[in-house]
Amino acid sequence: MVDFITLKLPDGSTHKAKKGETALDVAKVLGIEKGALAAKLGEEVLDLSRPIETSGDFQILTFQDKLGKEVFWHSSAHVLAAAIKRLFPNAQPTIGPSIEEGFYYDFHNLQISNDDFQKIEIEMKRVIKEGLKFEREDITQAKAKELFKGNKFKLEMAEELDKPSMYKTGSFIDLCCGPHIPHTKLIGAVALTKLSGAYWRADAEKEQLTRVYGISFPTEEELKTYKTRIEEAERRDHRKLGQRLDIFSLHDEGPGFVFWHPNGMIIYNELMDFWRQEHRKAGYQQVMTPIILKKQLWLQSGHWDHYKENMYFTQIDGEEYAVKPMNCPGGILIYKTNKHSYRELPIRMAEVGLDHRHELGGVLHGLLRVRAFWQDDAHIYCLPEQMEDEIIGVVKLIDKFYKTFGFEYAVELSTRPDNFMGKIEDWDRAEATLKKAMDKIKMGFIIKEKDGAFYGPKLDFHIRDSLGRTWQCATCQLDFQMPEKFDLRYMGEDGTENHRPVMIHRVIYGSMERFIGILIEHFAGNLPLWVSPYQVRILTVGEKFNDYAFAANKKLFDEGIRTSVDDSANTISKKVREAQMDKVNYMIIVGEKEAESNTLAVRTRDGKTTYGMKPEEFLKQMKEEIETRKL
RNA sequence: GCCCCGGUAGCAUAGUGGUAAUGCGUCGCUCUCGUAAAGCGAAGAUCGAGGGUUCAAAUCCCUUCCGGGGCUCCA
Repeated sequence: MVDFITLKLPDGSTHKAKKGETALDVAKVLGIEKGALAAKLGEEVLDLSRPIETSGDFQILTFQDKLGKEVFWHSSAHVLAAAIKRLFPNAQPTIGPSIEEGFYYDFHNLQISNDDFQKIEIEMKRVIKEGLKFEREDITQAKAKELFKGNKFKLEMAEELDKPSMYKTGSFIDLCCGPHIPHTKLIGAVALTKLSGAYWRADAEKEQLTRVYGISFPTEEELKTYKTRIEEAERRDHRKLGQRLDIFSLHDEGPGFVFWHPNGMIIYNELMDFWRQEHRKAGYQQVMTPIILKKQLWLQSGHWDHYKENMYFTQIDGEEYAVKPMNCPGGILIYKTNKHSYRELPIRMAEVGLDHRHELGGVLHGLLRVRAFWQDDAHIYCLPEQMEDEIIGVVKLIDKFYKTFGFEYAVELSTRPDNFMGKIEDWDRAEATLKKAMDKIKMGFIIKEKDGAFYGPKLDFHIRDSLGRTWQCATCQLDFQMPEKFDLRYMGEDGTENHRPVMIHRVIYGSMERFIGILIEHFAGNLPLWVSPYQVRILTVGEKFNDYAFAANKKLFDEGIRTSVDDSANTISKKVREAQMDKVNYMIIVGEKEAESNTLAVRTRDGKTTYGMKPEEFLKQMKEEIETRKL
């Protein structure tokens, strides 16, 4: 007698299968075996060759599915390990997972450089061509230990497993729970991408491993598309554009410290003007505090104990001072200068402050990770019952800013970490308040358990850069510690000063450096008119039209437009090319036609030209585009 | 900090033991030109820094500084 099981398919229909049939059998019956990599039954992901024993939701996974990709890339990691073992028999494989885009494999005892990539890729292709099956075998722990003796990493893993399993790909055997694609030939294209150092179990105290990164696809075309995308992303790199557009530079004389050029200052100032306007409307006051403050303050704030590694120090008159890594302690001193009544709260005290943090040399990255940066900080001191409204106000402000730039962002709510300070009830209440605020304005978020700062839970806003990396920019953090440590109080309705304000730290841009870096990449240098350093450039067809060009230039300049004239001896084509590369928003070409009719030929960055435009009309259009901050 | 790669004129690169080359940019001259690179000429580099090997070092070795790609992803 044959048992049947019921499989519920993604389209809602059901399929009756014989118990013990493999996922591949089912796929064949359904006519969906093409591109099949693995199967999903309930929550479990299976090899296609594994028999199905229970009913449940059933899905055949292809490369189009996220899980399918994971299986595909993890299998590719095995191919990489197999190839490495053939070429470097002494290398010891450790782990090789799939990652967001591609896969890696960590080896001990492997010394290679990028020059070896080609050789390894060729060997991988050989493994692929052999069409080796991924064969699973459930084994005992004893057998696992026997198989992997000599590889302390695999042994350590085997030690932790009750029911080990292994996968065989030709002569390569890996301790692995799978699942895997049926055979190597499904991998149509593979490339190695990066080489890196890593530590066993991500622990710097443990063995140094060599991490080889790769990417793979079912077809060559997909690999080509991927490579094109990477190249496009590289063209957007803010470090290259920042140089070409003369926005900033970095120098050996100050690693991690940014030198802002005039064009960079234009962007910075435009962003700050917008920021000041919006903060005034949102009820903020602005303050400014010193960069260097005595050790005592940092002891009191807790930075001395918790943040010392990242701080810079100096001595003045034999006394120890620290350069501020954050603005809060300074701002708190201002709060404490006066007594406060509950009637005054909330106090929204903003400070655009220059913070220094000594980041490790290896993590510095253009404008995105620096050692000194301007933070558009603010600290809100409020009554506990005002917390929710204040959070909503902050989140709305952040949203307004990010929408202005067209950024997509993801919000993370980080909850109480293990090393938290304060009372659990306060934490629970604060976390609940954050959630409630987010729900109230119907904004989605991801919860990151135990990822909060030691002083309070927080909301982080992440923006994705052109290379797909995400960067935290805005943040909204609740803080119960600082008010305690600095004994902040306000006079309550009850006429006593036995009341602690709640403190909210928040930034919108995050850091001006990082935000401008992301802005450049996001727009590939084609900045919206209102922040653009080169708004207009007037290109002359010939020397004869210089007077007309300079007159038009003056008119625009007097109206506050950032404009210049290219009256060089170059051809018009060359001038257009230069202006395009400088990402000038509007090129105005002036020649005989324009000079005679008192009009302008206006060319946009995407190559469209409008002839015969009246100067007043152009100016009006410009002003409107600037005022509305058009994207 | 750790692993791999790199540092040559303002910028981008070539040069792997015999004292530096090319393009862009800059400056000068010619051309006055209609929408992504006109022509000719000139100036500009002790090859990141320090030390060593050698008759001879941009090139080989050591140290150091700076830059790039990574270092969260757990069979």
